[in-house]
Amino acid sequence: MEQESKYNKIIEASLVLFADRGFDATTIPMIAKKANVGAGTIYRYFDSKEALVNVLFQDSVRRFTEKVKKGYPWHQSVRSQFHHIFRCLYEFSQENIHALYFLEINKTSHYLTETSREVLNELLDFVYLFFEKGKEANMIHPLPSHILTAIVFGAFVHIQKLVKAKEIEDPSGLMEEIEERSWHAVKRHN
Amino acid sequence: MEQESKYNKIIEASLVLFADRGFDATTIPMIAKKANVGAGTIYRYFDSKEALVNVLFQDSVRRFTEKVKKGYPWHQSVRSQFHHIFRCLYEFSQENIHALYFLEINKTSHYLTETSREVLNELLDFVYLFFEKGKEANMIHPLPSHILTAIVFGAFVHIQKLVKAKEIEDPSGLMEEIEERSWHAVKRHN
Amino acid sequence: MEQESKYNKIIEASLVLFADRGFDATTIPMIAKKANVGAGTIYRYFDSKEALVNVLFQDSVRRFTEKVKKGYPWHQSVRSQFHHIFRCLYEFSQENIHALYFLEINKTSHYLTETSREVLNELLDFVYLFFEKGKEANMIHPLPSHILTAIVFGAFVHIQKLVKAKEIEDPSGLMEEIEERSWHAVKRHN
Amino acid sequence: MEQESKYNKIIEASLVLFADRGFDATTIPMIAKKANVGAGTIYRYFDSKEALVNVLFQDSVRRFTEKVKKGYPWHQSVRSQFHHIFRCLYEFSQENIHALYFLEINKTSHYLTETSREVLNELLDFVYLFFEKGKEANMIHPLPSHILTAIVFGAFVHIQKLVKAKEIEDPSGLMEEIEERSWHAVKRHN
DNA sequence: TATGAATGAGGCTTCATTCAT
DNA sequence: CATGAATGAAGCCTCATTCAT
Repeated sequence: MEQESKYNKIIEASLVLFADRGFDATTIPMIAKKANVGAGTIYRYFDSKEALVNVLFQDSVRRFTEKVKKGYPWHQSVRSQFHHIFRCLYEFSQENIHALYFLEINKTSHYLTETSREVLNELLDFVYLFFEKGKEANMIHPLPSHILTAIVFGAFVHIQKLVKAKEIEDPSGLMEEIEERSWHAVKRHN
Repeated sequence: MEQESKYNKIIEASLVLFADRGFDATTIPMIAKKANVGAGTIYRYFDSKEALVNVLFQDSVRRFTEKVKKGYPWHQSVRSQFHHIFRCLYEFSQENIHALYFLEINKTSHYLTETSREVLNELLDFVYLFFEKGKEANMIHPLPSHILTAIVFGAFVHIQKLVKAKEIEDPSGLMEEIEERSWHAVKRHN
Repeated sequence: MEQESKYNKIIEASLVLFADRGFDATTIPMIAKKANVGAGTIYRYFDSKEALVNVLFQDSVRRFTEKVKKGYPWHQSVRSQFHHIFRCLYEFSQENIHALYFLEINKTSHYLTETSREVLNELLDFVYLFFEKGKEANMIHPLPSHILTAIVFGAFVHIQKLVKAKEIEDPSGLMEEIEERSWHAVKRHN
Repeated sequence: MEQESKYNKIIEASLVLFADRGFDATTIPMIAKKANVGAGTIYRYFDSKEALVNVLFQDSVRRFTEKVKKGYPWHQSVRSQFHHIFRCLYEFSQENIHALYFLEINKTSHYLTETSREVLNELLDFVYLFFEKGKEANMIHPLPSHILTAIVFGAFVHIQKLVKAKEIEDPSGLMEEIEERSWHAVKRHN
């Protein structure tokens, strides 16, 4: 009968709500209603609201991490590697624009568990490594990798937030240009 | 005795708390305790928690808007104007790192009033105007101004968020470089 | 395969749990888990949690009543009859220490049905009768039979509660002495 | 206006309810309603339902302990000392029949804190000491003091429970006789 | 003006019970 | 027969807000 499992309905509903309103402004009854399940049902799948948000967070971050690592052009140019990362960012945001919210969440969010922080670190470490190598190759501007990462991710996520809020139209057609802007921000200008 | 007015103590306490924990995770008793006032006192100055956060938001945004408009180098180069805006952003974040939180808040935050949105728009319109003129002068890359603004603000705010979370050390000494990175992101590379 | 009927497994599991934690702190999922049956299965045998506890109560009390009535030494001395009753109390507590819980339950427990109260009354009436006759025979102290019953049962059940809680060691070896103490409490001391 | 403090109203209402229904069957809304206060008010005075029941428990037990220790006839006969203890038990039950419930609570009740257990132990130790000395003086039957205590307290509390449940009429006029029965239960019959 | 005690709506969570398989 | 997924009523507790002092 039901095409979709209750689990998935809960995941999807809460993803949208957490992304739209944040953790604290999203209530279990809201999620239950949007997912078309009883409030109690949520607790058959997740120990608590906090556990739910952490599952969502880790799933999102892990999915993105895998996406970036898979098919990473280890032996191509720094620019190609940057393109790969940026492309993944974009594709990820297209596949699930709500999950992007979780890439923006601060590691110190009061509801994230230690495991969640570690999962995020694994992603960030990968990106830091890209920047480190890029700097060694004199292709990337010599700023701390944390900052370079913040510039690229901060800009991208901010744009997508506006898209989701419908304050700007879908910039898909401009993505190559946006990537180029980001590249200019971090590349080394002789 | 008391050097500081109750009003100011409330403003300051709530600024810190909202910035640290967000609107929904900040409670009136928390604010009252941090401000060393009774919970009821807050309601002598603000109609509601929502009213308080909107006052804070509007104050912050207006202060920033004024800062940008005052001393704006209308007749200098696009690069100089960009420097002015970026400098204001930095100085504003230094004067009150907590208020920066409000520049990042999405216009669609569930607790912002119409007035708050308008106040934010006034700021954004000014920045948009800068980008529009810059594009006319062929100094700025021809992307929609919303997006250019998102790139610069998104990157900057993301960096400052990490600073506040103590995930990166104070990048004050690197601010000129960071400005240059942002400029490279939006300038026209012919 | 299964040696024991589901019904019995439910009965035994709930007996232990109700005795250990009381009615209100015992949940159906707990019982299901301890009995190794599905939660729904419990409802195939009992209409409700309340029905279950009442079956348990009535079973326990009836078993005890039968035990006392069977082999009751109608034509022997009052002391012998007291011995019989006390012996039954002890044996009953040994056979199933958990069921003793139900002898202690107040008739006014909020979950007992009218039938349960009647079943308990049948037991109490029998004991009252013993005391009435004992008083007629000038062997029992002239206090209301309710009170005499309360003294003997109250003392015994309290001891067994401590045993179950492991606050005192098994007093089986002392049972004759304890019986003698109880007898001294109710006998007529000319 | 209000003759009685909210605190006292909560204490009294919960005392009655816990005594009547037990901890688990007593709800915070029930207490609030009986005490004529808002549910939230209870949490201004007590951290949790568990904290409330422990305050009640400790207060009751301490009050009883003090009552027994105050005016204890250290230099009189064992019988006089027993009379004092029993008298205290009776007077305590008269002053607050509901509090008696807490003397009956098992030390292993799932909601009692360590402190509560210690407070109860202090009372029990005192009573044990009485029995120990009584046995040394050959006035008390040589059974473990825990058991002797259980006999006296078990019997008395069981009687009072029936009184409260209105299953037997007030036995105040019979208290001397009941005391004598208890004494006979524990005295040494050479 | 300032307070904080009081409140009840509403949040998170549990659990007795039902029902489709 | 047996199960356990599903549910919503209800329990504990928090907190924005009010109001008597």
